[in-house]
Amino acid sequence: MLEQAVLNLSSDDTTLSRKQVAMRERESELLDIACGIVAREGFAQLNMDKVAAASPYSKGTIYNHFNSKEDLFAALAIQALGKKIPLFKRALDFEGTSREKLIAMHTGMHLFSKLSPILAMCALVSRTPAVTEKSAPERLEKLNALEELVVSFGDKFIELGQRSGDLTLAPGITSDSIVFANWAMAFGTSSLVNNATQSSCVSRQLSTNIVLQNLNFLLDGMHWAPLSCDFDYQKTWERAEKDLYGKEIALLESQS
Amino acid sequence: MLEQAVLNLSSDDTTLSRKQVAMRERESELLDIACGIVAREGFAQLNMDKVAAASPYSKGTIYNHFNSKEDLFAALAIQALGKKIPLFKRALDFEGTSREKLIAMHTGMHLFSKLSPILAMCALVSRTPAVTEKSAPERLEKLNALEELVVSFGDKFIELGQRSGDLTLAPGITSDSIVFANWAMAFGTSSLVNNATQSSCVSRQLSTNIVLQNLNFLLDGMHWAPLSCDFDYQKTWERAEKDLYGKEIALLESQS
DNA sequence: ACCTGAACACCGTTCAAGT
DNA sequence: ACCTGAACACCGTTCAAGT
Repeated sequence: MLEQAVLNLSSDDTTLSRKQVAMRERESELLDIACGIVAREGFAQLNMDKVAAASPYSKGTIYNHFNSKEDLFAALAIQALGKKIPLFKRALDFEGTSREKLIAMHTGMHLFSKLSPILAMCALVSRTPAVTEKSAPERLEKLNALEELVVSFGDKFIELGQRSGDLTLAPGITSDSIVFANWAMAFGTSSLVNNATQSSCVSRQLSTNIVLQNLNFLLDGMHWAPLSCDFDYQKTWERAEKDLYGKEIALLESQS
Repeated sequence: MLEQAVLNLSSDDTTLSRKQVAMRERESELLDIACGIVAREGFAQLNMDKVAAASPYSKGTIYNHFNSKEDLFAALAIQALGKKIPLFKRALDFEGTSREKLIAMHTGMHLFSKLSPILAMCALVSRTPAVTEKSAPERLEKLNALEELVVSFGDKFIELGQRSGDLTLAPGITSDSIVFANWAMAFGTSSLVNNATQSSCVSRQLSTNIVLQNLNFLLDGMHWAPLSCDFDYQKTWERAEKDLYGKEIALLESQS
């Protein structure tokens, strides 16, 4: 219910006026246009004129949706999260141990950042002062609400781990600690893999599954059983790609 | 020697023309001015006019130093790294095991981000597409060279770990993997602690040493002895604050 | 050779007029 | 009530003139 409210996917869409629905559709249309411009010309080349010109609407209407350029970035970050969450959820039903489910979730996130690199980048950029200082407070609230939702999903993986006995929280460690550590590792790995490719310690490892490697360090450190020395999580990763995200993989391959 | 070249701290400063020295001094003067504006008004309020107005120089001269606003951010990131590296180095001589030295280094990084939050933020912002797309290639090269230097220091901690027998690299794990995992974790933790404070899983833990906690997960996962269950690394952290970074701590406390 | 600041250009943002 | 796009304003960037 929280989720429905946050995602605005509730079935009482019918109670929304036609205008509100149209508004939302147009917003996502504009976001797609913005993404296209970034894809073709880069982040630095995105501006509101181009968005307006590439859309059937005028500048004024654009500003009816986003009260600044930064607000547009925050909206893109929200769209990114909205697309990530369903991938996230799928991993809960992945066949395997609790740790395998969690790894499958990270597989999904990684796939997302390969499938929608621009949206994924927006999620990172939205945690940047220029954006947080200038986008609409309501927008940031929504972004935070969505992130809370992601955290609450993270909690579910941890519950599964605890219930199955695969994970025991050491004294002083809370569910929040575990979620945050996963988030921080995923965020850091993703930021650096995307924006620090010139660094030797990144480029020399491009062939290895760097995300899984970092994740295994982390989960081993949490004593989340089975440990990576006793289990082939690379297989889990590949299985998740095939079983959970086959459609997304096919899309990726059709693009290249 | 690599380091001297990169940091431009070589003793043949005397061979540099007076002009070059003046240029470098003025650049750091301008960077300090920019930091001051950000501190007082925020990132979004920084512009080149204000930098010029707050300095004894004209806009044209500012553009003699930085060929775009983004280039100025990259320069700030370089300044940040230049200030971090000495803190980094100090940790190599910290009294304790190899893991304690590494933790002490993270203590230093964390202190730096508390002592110079704006510079630390610039280091994060510099890994953002707007900046990488628009700053001068030579500037980015220098940034990368400095980061290589940091990586090479990271390697030294790992060498110490291996030589002492505290750390054994599992098959398929390289020194780069370990450095990258540390970097990613530090980067992610720092980004989120600074820019996602509204999130419940961050805010609920503000009282705990979240950086050390994440680091302990990671290092335990690497089997870097002694493990956190056998050793009180919070004490190490506090000892590093006192013994290695006492001066910086004093500065912090005098500010608040 | 370098510095200056007026001028320019781009683009974010607004708003009076239109529908 | 909402859309439009011309107008405005801010600010990044340049360059002719000055020293």
